[in-house]
Amino acid sequence: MPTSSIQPVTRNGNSSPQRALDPPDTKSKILDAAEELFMEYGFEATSLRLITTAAGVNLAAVNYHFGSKEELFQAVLTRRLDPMNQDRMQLLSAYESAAVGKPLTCEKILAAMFTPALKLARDHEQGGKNFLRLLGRAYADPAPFIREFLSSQYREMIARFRAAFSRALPHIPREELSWRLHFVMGALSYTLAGADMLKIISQLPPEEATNDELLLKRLAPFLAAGLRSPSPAEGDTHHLFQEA
Amino acid sequence: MPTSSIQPVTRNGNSSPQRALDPPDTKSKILDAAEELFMEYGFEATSLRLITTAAGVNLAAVNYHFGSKEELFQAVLTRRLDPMNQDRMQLLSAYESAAVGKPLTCEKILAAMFTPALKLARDHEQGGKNFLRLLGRAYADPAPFIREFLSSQYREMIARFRAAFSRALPHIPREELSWRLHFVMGALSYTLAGADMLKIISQLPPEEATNDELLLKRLAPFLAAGLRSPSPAEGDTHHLFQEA
DNA sequence: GCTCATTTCAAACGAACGTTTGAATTCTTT
DNA sequence: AAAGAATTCAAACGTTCGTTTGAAATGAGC
Repeated sequence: MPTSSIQPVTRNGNSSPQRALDPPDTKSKILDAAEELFMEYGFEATSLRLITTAAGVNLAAVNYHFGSKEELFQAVLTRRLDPMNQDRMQLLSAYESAAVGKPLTCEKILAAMFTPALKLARDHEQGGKNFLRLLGRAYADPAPFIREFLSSQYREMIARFRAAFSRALPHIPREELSWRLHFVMGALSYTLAGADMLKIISQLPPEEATNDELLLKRLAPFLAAGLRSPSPAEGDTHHLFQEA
Repeated sequence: MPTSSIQPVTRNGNSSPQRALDPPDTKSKILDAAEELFMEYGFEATSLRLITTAAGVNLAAVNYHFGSKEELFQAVLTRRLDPMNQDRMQLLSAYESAAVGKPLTCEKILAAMFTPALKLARDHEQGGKNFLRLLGRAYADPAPFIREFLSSQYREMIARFRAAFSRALPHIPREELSWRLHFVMGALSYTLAGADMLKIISQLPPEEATNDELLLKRLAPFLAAGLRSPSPAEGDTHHLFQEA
């Protein structure tokens, strides 16, 4: 029995793409089932017994392969989030190289943020969409270990994109840009997370409401317009809230 | 002992404003403690023992006064959400009356949405802010009973505001407007919920990051610009996502 | 085929959960 | 002061939770 600090090594490095006809190993079966169930019910409401039963593995396998429920959750997030954020930064770098020193447009920067998410939604037919919804919900989860994990996973990517937006929008003060970047992340995560709430609010036909690609194509122009809007420091908006 | 369907009646109607020096009754003490703890840890991770200990009441008091943990959570939300949405709709009606048939500006409509939330954040010094954060997190909670409750609470208000935006933005197709309204709700709820995530992303000084009022004053112009932006049906944006 | 590490398994652990109970206490009404 | 309803209380209910255990099964290396 391994100690909690020593992770057992599987025979095939299962963080790399799955080999041709290899039957999925226990670790992958757990990750797949956990991804779907965490997405469906949230972290606290999803029991290890539910996960292991769905995965067709023994209950003790989670603690053996991942150490604890929290570490399993982090493994579920890392598996797809880390490559996606790497893709985002590489895509941003490619756009910046192609622009040869000229600042990028907001749409281009947003495309660098959204395209890897869309690729994820397309590539893994079912798992990808599940993961995006899980990710969106994790943003709003109050559990400290989730928030700390996400902030560490996102810190580098956020810094890169903040710098890009800063060059694209030189007239926006640094502080105002931080707010707007936060709004962008909020609208994106909420949009990815809230497929069912979306149906309620927008009352759209379901086949439209579940189309993530179409959704993000509508979100990007919306956010770009907000990012480009004149800084409220110039145009005073106090009258909006002090009259009523 | 009352059955679960019969709610006991307190001696003072505690849904109305508290009388002068009345000591807070058990029901209110539970609601206050639950509001803060649900906000801090979420619904699943907050135990009734934690709530009743913080409130200084007996464990069984929750089931006696509210019936169950779920009904307590709904009571926490209803206590402030229902009046807030009523305020929103009344404010929108007042603006529409003052405009004598002319469509309102987006800023005006957004002011009708945000002002009652700001009033809530100011009035009840501590409880108001806690509630707004709790509300923002409830939007993203996967629990079915929470989502159904929120959608029923919001349906009427959303319909009223959709109609107002539709008059303000006649050139935006009905379906596109539904998306944008969803983005507005997403950015708003995420903004209200994510005070701590905000500090991480924006790296602002804490005394700024926790100022809800300043936050919403920056959010409204951002969203108004997005709402007013030309419909993507007119300007094709396919090139943004098909090249990479 | 033997050895030893790795993985799987059924079973149990102690703790914490939401809820219920029935007696004690408090409040209201007469 | 008596009576009855409303509320509070300590204690326990049965269930489920994440985790641990130690033996059984499976794998690889010699």
